[in-house]
Amino acid sequence: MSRPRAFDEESVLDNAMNIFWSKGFESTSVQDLVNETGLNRASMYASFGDKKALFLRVLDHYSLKISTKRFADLREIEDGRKAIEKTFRDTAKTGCKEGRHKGCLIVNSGMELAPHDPETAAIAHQSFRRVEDMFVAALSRGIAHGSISSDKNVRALARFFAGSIQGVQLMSRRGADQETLEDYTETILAALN
Amino acid sequence: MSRPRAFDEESVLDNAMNIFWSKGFESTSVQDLVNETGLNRASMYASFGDKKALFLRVLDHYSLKISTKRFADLREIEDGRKAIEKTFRDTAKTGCKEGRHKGCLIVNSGMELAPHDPETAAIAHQSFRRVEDMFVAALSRGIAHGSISSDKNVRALARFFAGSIQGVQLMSRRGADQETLEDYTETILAALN
DNA sequence: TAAGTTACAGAACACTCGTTCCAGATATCT
DNA sequence: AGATATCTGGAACGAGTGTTCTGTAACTTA
Repeated sequence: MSRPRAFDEESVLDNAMNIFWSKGFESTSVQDLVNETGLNRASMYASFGDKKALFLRVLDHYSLKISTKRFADLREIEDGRKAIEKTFRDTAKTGCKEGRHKGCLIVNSGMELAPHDPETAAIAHQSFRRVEDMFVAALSRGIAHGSISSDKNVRALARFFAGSIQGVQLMSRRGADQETLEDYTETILAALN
Repeated sequence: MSRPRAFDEESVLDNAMNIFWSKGFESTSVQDLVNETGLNRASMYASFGDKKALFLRVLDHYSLKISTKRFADLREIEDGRKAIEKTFRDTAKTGCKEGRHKGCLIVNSGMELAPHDPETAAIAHQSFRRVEDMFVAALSRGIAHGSISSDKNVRALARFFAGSIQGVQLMSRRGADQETLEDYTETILAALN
């Protein structure tokens, strides 16, 4: 009946995500999005609504595609202690790769927008809760496995790890040097002892 | 010889600081600054240069006025352990006060601008180092005082605390609830045991 | 009191912002 | 092939951006 779309929504979201991730919401112009996605302005507004709506779609996309992958080990590695250790070390290592300095899109967006934008605040809050719960599960597995002492306050420790991994992402966005980041993460992990 | 200024530079910087602190660099317009400071556009450009130059002046102002005060206890309380504990608990408590959600201007600015602006990156980096060194000093006092075990890696622990206090400020800007923030800070402080 | 210097007030600038609109191209279905 | 639907390219919009300019007011010094 009608002309089909000439673009792949997935790859448009990927490209849009990368700009927002790198520059933040306000500093990313619609022109930037047009240039980077190759998508026409009109098509963009027709398919995604305005800039803010596209941004929220991108946050969701990030959550499904990037966040899920970043925390795959945390969920899947059987020994909870190893799961937590690998998660932190990988996050720190990735954050140090030159030229990145992007941190986590949701953490960045929460810092930039949460105080004045309830929608973003809700997404950031919910994301934090999900991460917190993943740490709870990993800690429980570690205790069951015997690699983590059972006299820990699991909820408090999970909140500590959830907060701390945001800290790691904050520092890697700010461009902290590798040595500092390593000292930071290793001391975080010492909370498991 | 000439007409004297009708404004107080200190209070202009205070007001400008509060807007930048609340909204960030990009989201703060020159019009916002004019409205809030009461200062005329022309006077503003004559006295401070452009928006970016004013912003850098504001970062410096913040550093001298707010940051210094925030870390006064950390430097001054004789028992290093108590100094660290009070610093974290006060920061968490302040961050929870309703209506604030501002976090730390330098942390916020580092997140927003550091990846694309070397000047801000340098300021954020230097600020981190100063805080790190303050924690080194406090830890040393605590060890000398006997309230902190002497078998600690002081530098690594200082980096951990410096990173973690950024994490506290990040979470309070994002509007984390008090209970989460308390669990977070108390677990951080457990690193002193 | 008059001259000289500087701050002030606000209009005006060029530009970019997010958004909308419209003509034309391009595909599918009958 | 023809009708139809929707996507595409690009111009255009008004509002807002950071910045500059011009004329006037205000104060100090001679």
